[in-house]
Amino acid sequence: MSIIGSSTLTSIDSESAQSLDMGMASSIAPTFSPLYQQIKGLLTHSLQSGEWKPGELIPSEIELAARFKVSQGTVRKAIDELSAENLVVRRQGKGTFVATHNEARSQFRFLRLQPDQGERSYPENKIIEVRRLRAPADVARLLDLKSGESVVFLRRVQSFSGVPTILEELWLPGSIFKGLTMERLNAYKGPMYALFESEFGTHMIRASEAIRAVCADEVAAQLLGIELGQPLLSVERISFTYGDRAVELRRGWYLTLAHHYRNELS
Amino acid sequence: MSIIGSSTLTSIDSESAQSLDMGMASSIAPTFSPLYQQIKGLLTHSLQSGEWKPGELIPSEIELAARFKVSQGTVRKAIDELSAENLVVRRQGKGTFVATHNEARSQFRFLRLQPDQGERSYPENKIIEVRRLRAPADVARLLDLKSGESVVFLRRVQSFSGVPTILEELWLPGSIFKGLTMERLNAYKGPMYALFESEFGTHMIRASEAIRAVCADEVAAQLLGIELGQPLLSVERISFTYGDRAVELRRGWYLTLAHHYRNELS
DNA sequence: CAGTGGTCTAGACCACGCT
DNA sequence: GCGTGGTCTAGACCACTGC
Repeated sequence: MSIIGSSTLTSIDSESAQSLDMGMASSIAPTFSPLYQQIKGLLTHSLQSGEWKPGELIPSEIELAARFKVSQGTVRKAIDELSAENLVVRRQGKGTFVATHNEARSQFRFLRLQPDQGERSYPENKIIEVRRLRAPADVARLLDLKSGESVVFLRRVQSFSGVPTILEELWLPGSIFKGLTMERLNAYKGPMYALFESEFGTHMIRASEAIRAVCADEVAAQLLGIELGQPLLSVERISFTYGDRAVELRRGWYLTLAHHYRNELS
Repeated sequence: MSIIGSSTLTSIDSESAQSLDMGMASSIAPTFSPLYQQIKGLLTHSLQSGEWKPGELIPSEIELAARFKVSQGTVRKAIDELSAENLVVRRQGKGTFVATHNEARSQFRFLRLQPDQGERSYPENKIIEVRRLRAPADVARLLDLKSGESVVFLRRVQSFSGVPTILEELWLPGSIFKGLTMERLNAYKGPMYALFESEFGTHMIRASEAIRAVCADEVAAQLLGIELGQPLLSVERISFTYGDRAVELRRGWYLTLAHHYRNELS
């Protein structure tokens, strides 16, 4: 059964359309999907469209249940999944909020490098370079752009306790990140994703990384203050916003003499 | 309400040592925990004790509900969490099974290295060395052993399409891995964790890795067929079985010329 | 106090896998 | 056909938050 335009819950109807996943009436496969998945899709759509912004309170389970004409339990299951995917945050007694990077809780979600000894801390941030370029072929492909489209290129160095440790190059779609200047970036403390979210309305929800060991080239050696050829952790990341849309390509080189990349396998 | 002492319930497992978790009648700090969490604890205990072994079918939700005198929904929520933690696998129409490493599904759960291009495949495995030693201090500390206790030391090389790519050294508690010989290891195809589970009754449920970039030392260079000083991905892993007991220390050196370590951040 | 999410129940029906 | 897990409902009460 579909929640779209249907009030009665028929049972024989296994041929129901779910018209939200791809947006319009793509139709081809009936592809039955449970009610709570359809609800989840509607909620995701509201997040994606900006109807509810990061940090905001979304309607209560009871209200959503009334709005969609389903039971509270069904809405609950939909929200449970969104919560498991870090799209929303539940707070007992208060409500359910749209996830945001402007929180202590998520400070380290996308920063996996940590000191071998001692407490985790957030590194100082120094922007080296900001430029607008035409997307090289490889960047365009990874960001789903046409080759030659406008992109923002950004280079920065991050330091722990004054020791340069991370060199990063970022490529961002120019159409989204208009007016990104070195001043705005250097003025910002904390995760860059928080800035992207606040200033450019782009909330990152997940990322995929490819990690390798490489030798420091001249640029890296100079900026990190090490010798040419020293081993560095190469981390290539593609980040996605709502709807699995790639909106950032990031290439990092991590100095792992006193730090390591921590990964929990489960 | 607590399921402990609520009634006679069940029979054999009244020994279920979980009673330390809460004290109903005991005044000050009851430390209330939800029913489904208590159920989850009991189920985990059955897994840990070996009452249900990897690959086996556990009792149905209805039977467990009757046994614990709770509703099916409560058992369901407990099992949902175990399923999310990969301790059990649900199969509609068949039942719920104890998770096992002897499955195609979990082949790559603990093998994050994959080719830059082409399909993932499982590497060939060559055991170089197996020895029984007394645990060095650092190993003992990480495995929660006393310094000098018996450990099994193991060195192997894994190759993709004939190209040596992974060098690994493993440290295992001698008390658990008795009779681990090079023959048994070389005879085994597939993940080592499947062998550990089948032959030694030790099922790994999670692991924690620290990743760095290092230079190849003489041993690594020789075994991987590369030059001294070439960059390698250093991966130090501690693996845990039920009850968060550390039972493996693994140090790996990965050649990342045609492969990369893949990590999904979410 | 009212409103929120969190837990628990009982019962119904569905989709699936097997026999 | 039967038993399994999967979905959905309606209603109850609890725990937490803030007014």
